[in-house]
Amino acid sequence: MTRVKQKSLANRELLATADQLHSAAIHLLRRLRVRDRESGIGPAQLSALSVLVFGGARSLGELADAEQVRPPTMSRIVAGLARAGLVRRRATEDGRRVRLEATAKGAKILWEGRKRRVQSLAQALFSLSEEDCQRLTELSGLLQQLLRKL
Amino acid sequence: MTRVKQKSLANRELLATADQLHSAAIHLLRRLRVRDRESGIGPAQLSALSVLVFGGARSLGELADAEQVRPPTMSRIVAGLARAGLVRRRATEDGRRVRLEATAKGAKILWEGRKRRVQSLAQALFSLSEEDCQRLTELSGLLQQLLRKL
DNA sequence: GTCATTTAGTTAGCATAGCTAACTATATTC
DNA sequence: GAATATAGTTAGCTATGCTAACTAAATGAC
Repeated sequence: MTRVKQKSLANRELLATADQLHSAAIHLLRRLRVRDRESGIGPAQLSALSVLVFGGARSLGELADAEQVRPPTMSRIVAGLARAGLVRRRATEDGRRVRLEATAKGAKILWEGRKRRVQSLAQALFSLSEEDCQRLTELSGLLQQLLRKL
Repeated sequence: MTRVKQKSLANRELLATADQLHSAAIHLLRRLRVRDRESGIGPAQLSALSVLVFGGARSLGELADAEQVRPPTMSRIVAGLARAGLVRRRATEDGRRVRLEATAKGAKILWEGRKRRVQSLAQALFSLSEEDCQRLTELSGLLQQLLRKL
């Protein structure tokens, strides 16, 4: 019971933190989105491509799950990527499934786009104090942990 | 010169941190987006409405700037919000400008949606250790600082 | 073995959101 | 008062999200 009371006291702060993280995530991506336009490829395509490049080849359904999107949506995203020559469809033993893999061109485009985005961010990081910067580096791993719980 | 050399050495780590933050932001929002659908209002409308509710009334152009979106895009977003009775257009002394303000209904919907999203996040935070939780709070403060530089 | 069911993807059709170009209406300037 | 500048809107394109309905392949019941 004490436990419950403690938690309920901490709750207010938790909500504030959650709110702050949420807002930070929104604004972070909104600023970076600008750089993405330079790649000439839409955000959903870019994100799906990044799963294939960094996470390796997989089926359409798996990709849809990874991107938290319905199969028809992913089907069209992949169609666009394939049309642009950034992704290849390969047959598997299971005739229903397709194996999606990034092409060399796809990987190249993704790396370039990622570099642009991350450079903007790194530049901002750079302007922080040495101390804050280190702290941010240490703490950014925590976000990954949080995501696994979500 | 030494300074430059030091920075260049730290650069690799900065890029990794930036990359991690970027990826975390994407996935965080993607998970939370699911909860947003319950509000029955699109993400762009929700976000614009939040500026008006939390940031106060302003013109369409200012709202477009805040949302990093072109005026025609914001014009349509606002049209949708107005149609749903969540936002009101008011005339100003300058006949060209409109003053946009959230209605009571708009504020209510926004609070409910925000609560849902933030609750999901807070729930995940809750399952972390007390210590990590505090670190995350610290992190979110640092992120606010970072955003101001971006 | 064949027929029903399940599973993987696609197609069709609708809504939201992003853009540029072109328009309207009001202010400002000379 | 006419030219220019500024604020929004309208029109029309693309990209992305969804559900419903379809095709094709695998699995299972018998």
